Amino acid sequence: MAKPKSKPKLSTAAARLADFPRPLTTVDLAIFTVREGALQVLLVKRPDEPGEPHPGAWALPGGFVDIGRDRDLEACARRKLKEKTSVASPYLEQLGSWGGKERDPRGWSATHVYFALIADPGEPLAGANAPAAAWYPIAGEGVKVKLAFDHRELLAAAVIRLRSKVEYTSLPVYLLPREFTLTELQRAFEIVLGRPVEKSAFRDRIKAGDFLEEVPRLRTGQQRPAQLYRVKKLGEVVFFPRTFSPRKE
Amino acid sequence: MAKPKSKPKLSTAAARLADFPRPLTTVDLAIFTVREGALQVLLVKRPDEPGEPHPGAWALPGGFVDIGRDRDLEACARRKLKEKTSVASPYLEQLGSWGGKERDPRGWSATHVYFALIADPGEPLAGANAPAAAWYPIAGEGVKVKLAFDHRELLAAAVIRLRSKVEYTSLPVYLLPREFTLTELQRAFEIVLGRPVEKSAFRDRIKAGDFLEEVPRLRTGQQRPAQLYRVKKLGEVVFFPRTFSPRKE
DNA sequence: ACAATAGTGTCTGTAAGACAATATGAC
DNA sequence: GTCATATTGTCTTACAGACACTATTGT
Repeated sequence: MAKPKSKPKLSTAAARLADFPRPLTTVDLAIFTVREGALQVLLVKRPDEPGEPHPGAWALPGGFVDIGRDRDLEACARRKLKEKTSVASPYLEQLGSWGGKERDPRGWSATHVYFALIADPGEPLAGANAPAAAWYPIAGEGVKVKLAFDHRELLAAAVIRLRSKVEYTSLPVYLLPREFTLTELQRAFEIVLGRPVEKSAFRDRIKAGDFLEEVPRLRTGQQRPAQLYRVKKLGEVVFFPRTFSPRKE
Repeated sequence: MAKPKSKPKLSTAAARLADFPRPLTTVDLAIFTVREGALQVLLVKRPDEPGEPHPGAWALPGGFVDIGRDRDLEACARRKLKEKTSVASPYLEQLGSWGGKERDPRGWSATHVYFALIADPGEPLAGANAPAAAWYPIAGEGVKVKLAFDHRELLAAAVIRLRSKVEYTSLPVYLLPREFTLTELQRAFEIVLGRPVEKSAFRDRIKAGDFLEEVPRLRTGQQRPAQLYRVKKLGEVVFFPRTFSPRKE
């Protein structure tokens, strides 16, 4: 077992490590829900303090990774989600990462972006020391307000990914409360996709997916009551064998 | 507009920035090709020097982001791809990022993982000062050798993503040389998916996708010559309306 | 002619698209 | 009963799965 690794130069690993200045590292979140008949995303106002980039601008919630508190990236994302919504999301997925010289005036930075789906929690809880937060409806692939950093791009990617996955997965169940009717679920699909969905095909598809169970309760209103359902296993996502409407185009 | 954020402490932006030690930041690559009838991935040997983690172990090619040279993460990935293969990949996609306290003994680290598809370039070019590199066939969701860091997990994610996308996209064209026959393309699909694909359905699907064009040349052999094709627009990826074989399971 | 692979055709099954029909509770 | 919505059914279409058939070259 010869170990011919005798290089008494300064090219040790430690020396080479020091050669690489480290980028700033953050985690950002695109938190979606369905509110008031629209797909909406949670935004926070950037602090208005000296030295802060984009003071007062709206941005995706997020912030620096705290290597003392965050065991890993997902834990960091969950922590920030909790801070912003006080709600544990049943669905959290990594979207990707964006990094570069230009995206933050404070220097080369990389952000790890997650997207979460939650049931409408009502007005954004102005958490204890949380900054101002608000729900914004998605229009096209973004929101009407200008966003800080490259968050317009991050949000667009999140919206595209969400729409794309909704074509062939059961994701929208996590935009609704624990219990819902099939019609409400269909509405959630339609709201995200931005187009109507065939009722009969929709129901066949959901039933075939076999991821919902009836709860012994009905939603009553001015008309025939509807069966309430809920997902069997929280967090589960079912893939459908085809996308919705491969129509001509 | 009351702004009760009067905390004349050292909580300026600059001070807060300093509060966050920065994680190590790297980019890793899963570079796939089809060689010798198998899906293979390019691995490199970790340096055998003192202080280097996992000396001599196989790993995905990658390394630290160089914030002086790399304009952004993708540029960094392309640079490393070029260094390892001297080949410009027609297909490079971000897979995701992994970060945490435990994955690198040198400290809290985050890696941005890309995967690339290239045509078989032959034996890995032992680049000038490049470390030893080798193609390893994929078995299951990984390779037979032990990998450094959490690269086993990263590779598994890459393989899963590749297989999944091959079910409903034209990705395998980028595992082949510029020109190929439909049978060769079908073989590439089968090799990645690990199961046979119906010839007739396959050809219908490819033709319907309309992303290939005939080149005025035939592949000759011991039998009936076959038409050669190539992708119309390099880098283009077509999504099929259904996945392959939604068979019973 | 024969081997071997290229390429096409035919039949079937599944699930979506379109749209109609029926069911049920509030009033 | 009427209204409004829930739920089911019927018919058509698109495309994959299975498998057979035809085409074209080298030998």
